[in-house]
Amino acid sequence: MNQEAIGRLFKANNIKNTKHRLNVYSYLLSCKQPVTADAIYLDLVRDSRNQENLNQSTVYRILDTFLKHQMIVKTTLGNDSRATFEIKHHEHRHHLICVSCNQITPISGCPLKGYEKMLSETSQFKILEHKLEIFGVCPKCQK
Amino acid sequence: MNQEAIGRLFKANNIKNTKHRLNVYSYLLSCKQPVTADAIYLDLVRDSRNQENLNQSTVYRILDTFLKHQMIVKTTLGNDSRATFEIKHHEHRHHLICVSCNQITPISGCPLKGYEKMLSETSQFKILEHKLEIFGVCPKCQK
DNA sequence: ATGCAAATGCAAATCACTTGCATTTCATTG
DNA sequence: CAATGAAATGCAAGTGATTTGCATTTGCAT
Repeated sequence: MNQEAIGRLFKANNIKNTKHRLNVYSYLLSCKQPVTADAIYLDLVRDSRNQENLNQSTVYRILDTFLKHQMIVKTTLGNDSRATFEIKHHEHRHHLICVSCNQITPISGCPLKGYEKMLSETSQFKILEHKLEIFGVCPKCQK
Repeated sequence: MNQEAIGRLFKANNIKNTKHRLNVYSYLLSCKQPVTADAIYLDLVRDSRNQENLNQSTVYRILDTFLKHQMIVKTTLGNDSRATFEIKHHEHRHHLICVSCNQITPISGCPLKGYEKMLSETSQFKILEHKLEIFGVCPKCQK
């Protein structure tokens, strides 16, 4: 996804196309796993292309905006007190997290397809979504 | 579970039997859903039986002790930034969260029993645990 | 180019929790 | 049953993540 495409996405969501927003969105696109607001901030200020100053609050506000427009997903993983963010992909996914090296592996397929239907009948809740994370030790770390 | 039984539980875990610990543990026993440290604190100080002063840090420290001894479970639910705590039941549980009124309902049974075994074979991960939360609208809020 | 709402920078505030330290309490021992 | 020492608590200050108020800057529709 290039700069223009991102600009069009912003326009489609009716939010202004600013350089910080572009940088944050591009950065998120480049991430293969969820990242913290702090990581985004630090990597962007470190980045030479981004000479102009960027503020932590700006990052938080940008993430809030993206969230409001459902362009990204926010999660709190494991016992970490910080939230993590990632681009919202169409296909809904779960992750397998290695408790030793923190590597995150996406899992294909969702084991809860049939279950939610059943649950909505027994609980009378209208089920909207779910969050599932699985923790374990990856092959490398088992050695 | 009465006061003596709780006292025995403390002794079994080799921790001192103090009135605050007793109050916190009893309170958790009485809760049908996970509660925040703040809720525990506020309810206990409001409680007339608990004339003596109780401090927020004491609550946090007591919860830490219970956690260390695996007497309770800690989770961060939904988008709330606060952790919640509940008595550790033998059977592992998940929760159904109403996105409208935030009420939390425990679900009995876990839909991932067989799945994890399969996943450990296909992924080569050694699966340790998982976190599952389901979001929806409760019967009351649907009206 | 211009105007104005929206976005940003900065500093201070807030929220959930943690820590240091002086004091109190519990439970073992004499 | 009192003494004793370790563990628990109260209080106040500290921390880390996130939010907010407000003055200034920027994007974009005119």
